[in-house]
Amino acid sequence: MNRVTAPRPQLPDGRSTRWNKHREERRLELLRAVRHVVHEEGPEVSMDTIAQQTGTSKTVFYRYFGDRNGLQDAVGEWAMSVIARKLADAYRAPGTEEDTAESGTGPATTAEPSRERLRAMIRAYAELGARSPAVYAFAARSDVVGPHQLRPGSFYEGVAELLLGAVDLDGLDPAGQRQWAAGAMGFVRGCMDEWLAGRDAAGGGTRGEHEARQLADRIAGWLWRTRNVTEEAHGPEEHR
Amino acid sequence: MNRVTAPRPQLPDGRSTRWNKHREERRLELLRAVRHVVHEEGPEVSMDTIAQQTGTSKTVFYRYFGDRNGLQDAVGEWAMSVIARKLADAYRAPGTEEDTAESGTGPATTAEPSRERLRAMIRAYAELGARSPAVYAFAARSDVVGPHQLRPGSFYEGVAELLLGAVDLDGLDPAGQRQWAAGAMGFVRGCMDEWLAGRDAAGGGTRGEHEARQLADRIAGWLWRTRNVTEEAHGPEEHR
DNA sequence: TCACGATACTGACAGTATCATGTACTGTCA
DNA sequence: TGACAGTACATGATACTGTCAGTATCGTGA
Repeated sequence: MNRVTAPRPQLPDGRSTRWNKHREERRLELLRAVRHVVHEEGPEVSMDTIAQQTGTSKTVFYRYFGDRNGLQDAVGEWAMSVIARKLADAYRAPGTEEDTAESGTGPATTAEPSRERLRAMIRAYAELGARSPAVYAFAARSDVVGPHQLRPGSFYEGVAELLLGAVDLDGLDPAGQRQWAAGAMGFVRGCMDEWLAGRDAAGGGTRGEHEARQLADRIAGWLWRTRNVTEEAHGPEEHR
Repeated sequence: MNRVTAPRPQLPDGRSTRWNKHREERRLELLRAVRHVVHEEGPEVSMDTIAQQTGTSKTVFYRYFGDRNGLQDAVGEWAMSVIARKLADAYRAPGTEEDTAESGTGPATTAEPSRERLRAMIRAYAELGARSPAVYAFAARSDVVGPHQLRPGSFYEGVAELLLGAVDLDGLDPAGQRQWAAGAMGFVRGCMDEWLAGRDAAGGGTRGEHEARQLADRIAGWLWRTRNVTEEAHGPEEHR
């Protein structure tokens, strides 16, 4: 309908607008560079070091990201986009993952797309962490504390939201759904951190990625069991 | 015969040892004061403010705790001790919790002490967070990052270890047990953070504690389901 | 008119060094 | 036995260093 630009009183100055696409490109470029630097230097790099290693100056980063937290959040959004992409794949092809290897045994009902998506997400998450612990830590580490509480970093919140959308949690009130998502996110986080902390002696690289996958599947299995029963329905016949 | 004090080359100098008990008392006193200040000022108080509000000077804290992290860890250990105490109660009296209300009905085997302990721990944890989010955040927030990875703070590690001891996880390899504990800890953490972040409008205080209890029970229920099946044994009879 | 890059600055904060003070203990000498 | 000098340690205060996030300013260039 209204594709007119009329309601905008001052028409955009070409001297201003010409930067718009450039800005976007530049931003991505910076982000890429930051990821590289963080990967090399660890998640605690100072802004000065980032600027220096990038070959540019600190002001640029502050102009583009406002804040150190803004930068971390930006990297976090990138990470989320990676996860979201894999998730989208899982939406598209419910049981086509290459390595399931047990798909032949059970009945067709085992395919459970929701479960498949949960697993895909956690796999993506774990691969991310395995590939570059530093970048993962950098992105995840924007745990700004408010005046009194400790807010989860926006990365975690974002992933939790993805989770909320991906796994179907019918039979749970909305608050419960949010809690479950946050908890599941925390579970994954906890496992990842423990796993990352525990592999100093072990060689990283490809072998790490395989292990990450196993870890992810295990986590997904655990979390899946969590879900799918309504609430207090486990009843007395649980044992034998 | 030999009432000589000879065997001790240098007998402990009273001028040194006389401080030992004083130091301990003082440490506890400082810790108490810190908890109070943190409760008032939030988890991000500067060391200067802590010293000032405590009526003493910064150097004292550095002498006693070495580090800001040391201080946070100390508060964390205090918090852990609170949890551990409740856990010990649960060990002692398996089904004697005041509100279970179903203890009379079933056979003794329904009491599942492991599950009871899990619940007791999570309740203690949640109560802690509900009572003073700031102190909780302060204690939990000692997330030192190593050179590259992000280690979970020692508070979380400690609670995970408690969890590992409290819940029986037979049928899981040791690595898996550690992962599960870390994950469960993370689950609780995630839920707590979400819950704390989401109650700005809601009044705190006693009502908060009741809600905290409900939350804890819910979490315990979820986590319990996670456990107790060996690995891939969830099988077909899961439903009805 | 806007982005860019550089330099230099501010302010906050963790952590340290130093000093003067107080006090219970120890060994020695009267 | 008691007084006294000296010791070992905690205390609190002040002032310092170093690091780092964030800002202000300037000249350049399209």
